[in-house]
Amino acid sequence: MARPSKFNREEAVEFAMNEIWREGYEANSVKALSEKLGITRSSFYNAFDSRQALFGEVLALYASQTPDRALAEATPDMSIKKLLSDTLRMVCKNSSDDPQARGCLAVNCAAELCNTNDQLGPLLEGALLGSAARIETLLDWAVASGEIKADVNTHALALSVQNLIVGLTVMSKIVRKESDLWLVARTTLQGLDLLAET
Amino acid sequence: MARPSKFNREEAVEFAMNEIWREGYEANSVKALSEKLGITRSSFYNAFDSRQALFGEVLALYASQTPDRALAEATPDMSIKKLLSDTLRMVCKNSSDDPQARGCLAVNCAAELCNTNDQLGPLLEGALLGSAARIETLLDWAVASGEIKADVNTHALALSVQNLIVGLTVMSKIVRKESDLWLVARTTLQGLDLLAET
DNA sequence: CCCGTTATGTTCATGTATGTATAAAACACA
DNA sequence: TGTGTTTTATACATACATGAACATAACGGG
Repeated sequence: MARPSKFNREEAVEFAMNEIWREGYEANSVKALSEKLGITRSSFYNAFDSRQALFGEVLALYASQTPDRALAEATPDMSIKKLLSDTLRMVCKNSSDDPQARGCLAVNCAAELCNTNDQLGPLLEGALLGSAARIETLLDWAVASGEIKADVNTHALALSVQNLIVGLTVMSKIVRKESDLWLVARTTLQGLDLLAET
Repeated sequence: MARPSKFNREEAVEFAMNEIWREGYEANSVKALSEKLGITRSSFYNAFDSRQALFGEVLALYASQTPDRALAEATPDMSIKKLLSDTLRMVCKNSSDDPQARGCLAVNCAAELCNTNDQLGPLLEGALLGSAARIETLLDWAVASGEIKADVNTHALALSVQNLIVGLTVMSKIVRKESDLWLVARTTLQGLDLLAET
């Protein structure tokens, strides 16, 4: 019963994700998004309570398909070096494969919103800090399994890897060759003694 | 002759720099900037031909006082490792000293504008690529002087250092402790064999 | 002391942005 | 075929944003 929606909500979230990914959060007003989606603002507000609420869904969708999702799904028995190397290689590949050179949605929006948006700033902050914490856990597993020497500072290493990823996603906007991006990742990982030869 | 300006142009550029640094480019409309400066839009347009033109001045001012200005002023006889280490330490210190956690104006705006602004995107792109090229020159000097082994790939190393800097400026928005930032810089530099003990 | 010059103030036109309020439309079921 | 429910459409109010046009104000030299 009731009138059917003329647009697909899931597709709309995905579309919004891509637009926000490319142009940022503030550039995508409700009016702009609605027009791009071919719906009225009425329908927008009806489907999503607010622009911030939509962003929450966008971020969740993005997180579910980003290359470092693999880090969240890892288990203690895996080779952590290989996992990190493979993930970084994928980050390089995905970034350079994007003809729009959008970098990472989360990093973009963190840079944009951390200082200005009281709601979304902390949300993005938490996402990036959570990623670093996750990497530290992985490295601790690697120490426990003997893959990494016991005397390394996994906190320092984890932050360095997170920094490498964040840097790469920004650099990918101006360094367009996958080989150059991978050169950065490979060189830095090797320096951190985290590179696994394939 | 002629009516004197009621505001100081230089101070206005510096003020605009700080506002753009904090909130980004698009968030600072001509109206917003004019009101913050206490002048009318008339005066704004009179003093600065356009918002983009003002941004050009802002970027130049920023570049003149950013810590990696030291890299641009270096000479071939200096210790490059020490120069890089000191510069990175300064990046960490400055970033964590900023109570507003604004990161780097150029990186912020590159992330914001590279994909959307046909004028300023390339400008910022050039600034970051120029920095990487500059670092490569420094590393080539270091190879020539024997400070760095001749078999290293200075291109890979330069991009990695640039990536480290870019990453740090973004990470500094969410990692607020100078010790953690320096841990990242120190760990990564050491891995690249570019750390100079002080 | 008038006048050219430049800064500033004011107004106009046009478009964007947000949120709400109210009306109309489209469906399913009784 | 109503009738309730939900989506969609229209309209309204308020504020922001840009850029140009025109008028006014303040200065110093002739």
